[in-house]
Amino acid sequence: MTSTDTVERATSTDQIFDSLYDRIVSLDLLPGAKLSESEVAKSYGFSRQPVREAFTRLANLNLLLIRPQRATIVRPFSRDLISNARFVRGAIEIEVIRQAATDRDRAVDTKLRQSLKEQRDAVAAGDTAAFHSLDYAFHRLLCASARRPAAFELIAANKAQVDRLCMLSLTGAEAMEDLLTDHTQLIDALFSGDSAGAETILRRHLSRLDPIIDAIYTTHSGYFEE
Amino acid sequence: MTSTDTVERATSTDQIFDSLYDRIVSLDLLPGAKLSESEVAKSYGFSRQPVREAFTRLANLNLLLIRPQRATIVRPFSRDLISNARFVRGAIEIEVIRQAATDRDRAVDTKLRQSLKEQRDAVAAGDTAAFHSLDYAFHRLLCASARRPAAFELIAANKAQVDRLCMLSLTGAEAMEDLLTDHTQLIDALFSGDSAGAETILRRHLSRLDPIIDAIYTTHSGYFEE
DNA sequence: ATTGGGATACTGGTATGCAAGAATAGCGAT
DNA sequence: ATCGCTATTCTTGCATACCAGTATCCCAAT
Repeated sequence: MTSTDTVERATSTDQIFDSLYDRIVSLDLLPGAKLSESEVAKSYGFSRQPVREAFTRLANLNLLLIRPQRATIVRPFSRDLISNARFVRGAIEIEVIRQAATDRDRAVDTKLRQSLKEQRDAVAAGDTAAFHSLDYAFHRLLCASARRPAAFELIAANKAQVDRLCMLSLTGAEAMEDLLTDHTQLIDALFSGDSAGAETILRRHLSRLDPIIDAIYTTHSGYFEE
Repeated sequence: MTSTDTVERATSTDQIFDSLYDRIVSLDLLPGAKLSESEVAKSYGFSRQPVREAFTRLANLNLLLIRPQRATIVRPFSRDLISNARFVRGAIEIEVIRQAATDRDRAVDTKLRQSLKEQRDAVAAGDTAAFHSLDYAFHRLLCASARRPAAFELIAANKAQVDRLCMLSLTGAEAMEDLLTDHTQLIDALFSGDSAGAETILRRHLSRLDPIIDAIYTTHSGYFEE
C-alpha cells in the first residue's frame, strides 16, 4: 500500500514513506534500529513534519514502533504480529481463490499464464530476485482474477511483514521450484473450477513458510522483540 | 521490563480521532459533510496538527476523503468500498470460525453462552441498540475463541464501513430475531466442531445485509459517491 | 441578464519553535 | 568500586506561521 494517488505529484510525505518502506522491508534498516525524526528529516532535506506523517503511516503497517518521548525504532519481529499477518493474508487469499475458482475474470487468464511462463524462466535462470517480484505480481493477478483487486493491498501489507523476515533466509533454488509447482497447480485447479482443490493447494503453499520462520526465530532471535 | 506501554495516556490526536470516529459512524456527520482542519481544531480547542493526524487516520479507514487544496469531507458511501469491506470482513470471519470450530479456546465458551443469553433478553425487550452492541461483542468473542483476538480489529474496521450505512435502515424486530438464530446456530456448529456447517451459517448471516444495502442505495443515493 | 476576470478567502502541505517526558552521562558520597 | 543524584541532551507531541494551490464571489464589460 504505497501512496494512493500515484499519478498526482508525490508529496514529501509520500517520498519519505516510500523510501523508508523500501529500506525497512529490504532490511537496509534492521529491526530495532533507531530512527530520529530530526535526523531523518535532515538526511532527506525535509522538515520534521512530513517525516512525522510518514512515521505514523509506517507505524500503522507495524513496520515502525513509535515510543513517545523515547524513540522511534524499526519494529522488531514479533511472533504474534507475524502469526496474525499470516492469518489475515491467508484468510483473504483463500477467499480470493475460492471466488476466482467460482467465477473468475477470464480476461486475466492470459496474464496468469504469461506470469507462470516468466516464473519458469526465472527458476531456470536461478534468478531469485526476479522470481520474488514475479511472485508478488502473480498474487496480485489472482486478486484481479477474482475481481477483487483491492484485496491485494491487504495481502501486500501483511506479506511485507513476513517478507522482511524472510530476507534473512537464503531461499534455495529448490524452494523456488516448490513455489512454482504450487502456482502451476493452483492455476490448474482455478481454471478447472476446483475450489476445494485450490484451497488446499494454497494452504500448503502458504504453510511452506512455517519452517523458514521457525528457523529464523532461532538463528536471529536478536531481531525479535523482548 | 516495567514498560508503561499499557498505560497509554490519551493523546490529543486520539481524543479527536475517537470523537470524529463516533460522529461519522453514528451519522452525526453525514457523508459529504465538509470538515475543515482549522474549524475542527477550533471547536475542539486544539491546534491543527492533532486534527490533521486524526484526519489521516480516518482517511486510512476510508471514513474521510482528503482532497488537497480543496476540502476534507466525510467519505460518501461507495459500492466498491462497501463491497470490498464486506469481502474482507467475510474472509476474516470465515477463517476465524473455521479455526474456532477446529480448535477453540474453551475458556471463552461461557462468555459466548452468556452473550447469547443477553442477546435473547435484548431481542425480547426489543432493544435494538443493546442488541447491536451485543452483536459487536459477540463477534469479538468469536475471535477470542479462535485465539485470534487481533483479527477483530480488521473485522471492526470493515464493519464500521457498513454499520455506518445501516444506520439509515430501521432494522425491525424480526431482523434481530434472524440474527439471533444465526448466532445460536453458529455456536451450536462451533461447539460440535462442525466447521463446514459453521461456515455456511456464517455466510448466510453476513449475506443478510445484501437486501438492506441495496435498499439504502436506492433510497439514499444522495449519500453515495458521484 | 449574462459572462469574463480578478481579488479574496478558503483549503491542505510544510517549516519551525517550544514544551514535557525519558534516557544518559558524569560527578559526588559512601 | 558502587550507588545515587543531578544536569544535560535526547526524544516526540503540540502550537504557530507561512506557502502554494483552489473555489468563490463580486464587479465590470458586453
